[in-house]
Amino acid sequence: MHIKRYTHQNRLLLAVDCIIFGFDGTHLKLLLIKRGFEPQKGRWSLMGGFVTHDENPDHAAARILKQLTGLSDIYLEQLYAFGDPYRDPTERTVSIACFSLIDINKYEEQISHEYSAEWFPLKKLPSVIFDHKEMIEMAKEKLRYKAAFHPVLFELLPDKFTLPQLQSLYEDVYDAIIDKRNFSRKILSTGLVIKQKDKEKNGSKKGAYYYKLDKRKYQAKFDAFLHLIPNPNGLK
Amino acid sequence: MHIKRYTHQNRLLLAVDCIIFGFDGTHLKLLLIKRGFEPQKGRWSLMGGFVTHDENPDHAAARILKQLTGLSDIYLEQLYAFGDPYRDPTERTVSIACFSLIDINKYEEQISHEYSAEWFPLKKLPSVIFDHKEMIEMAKEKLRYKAAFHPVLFELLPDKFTLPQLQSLYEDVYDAIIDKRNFSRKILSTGLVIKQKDKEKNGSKKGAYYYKLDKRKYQAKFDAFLHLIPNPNGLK
DNA sequence: GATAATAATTGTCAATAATACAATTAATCA
DNA sequence: TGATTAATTGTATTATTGACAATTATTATC
Repeated sequence: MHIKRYTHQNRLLLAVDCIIFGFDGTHLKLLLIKRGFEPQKGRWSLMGGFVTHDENPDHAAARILKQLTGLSDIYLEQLYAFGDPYRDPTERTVSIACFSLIDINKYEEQISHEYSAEWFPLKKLPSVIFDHKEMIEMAKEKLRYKAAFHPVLFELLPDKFTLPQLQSLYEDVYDAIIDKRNFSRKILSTGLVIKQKDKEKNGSKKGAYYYKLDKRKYQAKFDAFLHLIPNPNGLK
Repeated sequence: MHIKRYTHQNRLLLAVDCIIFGFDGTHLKLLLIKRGFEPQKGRWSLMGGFVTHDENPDHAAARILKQLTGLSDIYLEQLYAFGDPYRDPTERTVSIACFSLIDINKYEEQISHEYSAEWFPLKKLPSVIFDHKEMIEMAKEKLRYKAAFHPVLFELLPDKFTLPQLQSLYEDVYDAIIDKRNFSRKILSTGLVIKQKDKEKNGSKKGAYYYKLDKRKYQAKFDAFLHLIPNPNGLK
């Protein structure tokens, strides 16, 4: 006899929720949506959705991200499966929190309007549904952890960026002031960025040279340990 | 009208599979069981089980670990949710791989016999069912990553251990030869270990002093970056 | 009881990386 | 032309890492 199903087991809903980070040049932000259905309709929420029968959780997260932002090939990473029995009062739902980093300039505002999506600075987040606050906290921590050793923050920047912009990003992520000289030395020593001939002229009178990410080296060095932030926890 | 369930959504089975590491003094090992039910009955497998209606995935993993080893308060960490639609041919099942580290001397052999469990050195693993090979590979990588910065490998050792034992463990995990002098300097400088008055006398004529983990400092420093292995990827 | 054998313990020096700190430069505006 | 603003660049000090070998404690052997 061939067994077709596991009997006497509990089936449940599996969802993914996306913690979507963006950087506006000054502050790290999170993209939240206004929930369009019950329960908790009208409250702020992470963008999420259910895992369907023909996709794995990573695919589901990518699909949902595309739904909201119009973007494909986004940096996406599984964070943690949240599954307290009553986290969603409607029905038992386990949700895999995924964190993603996007270039805030590229996403399609049009689409995100349909979801009443808004960017919130991390320090001014509204109250969110269910255990989404916990998910966000974990994602922040993970980002700080990851960015200390891997050049993942470049995912948040446009194709062309300046060193002061990059530094602002690091300073905002770590809530710290970083020495300009030491920072640029460290970044340049990674060999990850290529200096451009043109300058960005809005921020200052002198203007700052643009840089581009060397995508070849980025791929190659992503998993190496760059020690971009020597002691992330010691900072304040 | 109050909505009681999410309609038109696909419900599925959620499982956890445990990658259980142990250290026998020489080699890092994995605890596998002989699968007791169809499909793939009789083949080697990670210890796993379904997440029940009244527990979250972490609880499920702890429960399953206790089932097999008799141990509570084990180091456990979610790794990744494996969810390709046909990974289990019987029925759609998403499985959260969890990795755990236990003191190989403490687990209860009695209980594990019921599951026909056996310890396998990482380099001599048998073929395993489904995507368990992939889970194991990811767990190995995660362990190497984590242990490079956090003193997590102590979870694998008995209460009393010697520096040469500790070094063997690191050498096996990183498949590398580490300089004794530099290693002990680094370990002692963390302040995590307390020298005992007695010696272990089996391994050598001179005998090696026992050390114990300073659990207070271990708790406090676990999340700090200790740089125990300066450049884990550069090793060979 | 002296000697050989085994593995643990300990120290130094050179190279590298991290940190602290300030003067110069390029462009704009008054 | 001079003042202002922010970008760019350099050096000295300290801490950490990495390479390398001699000494010590004990047991086994002659």
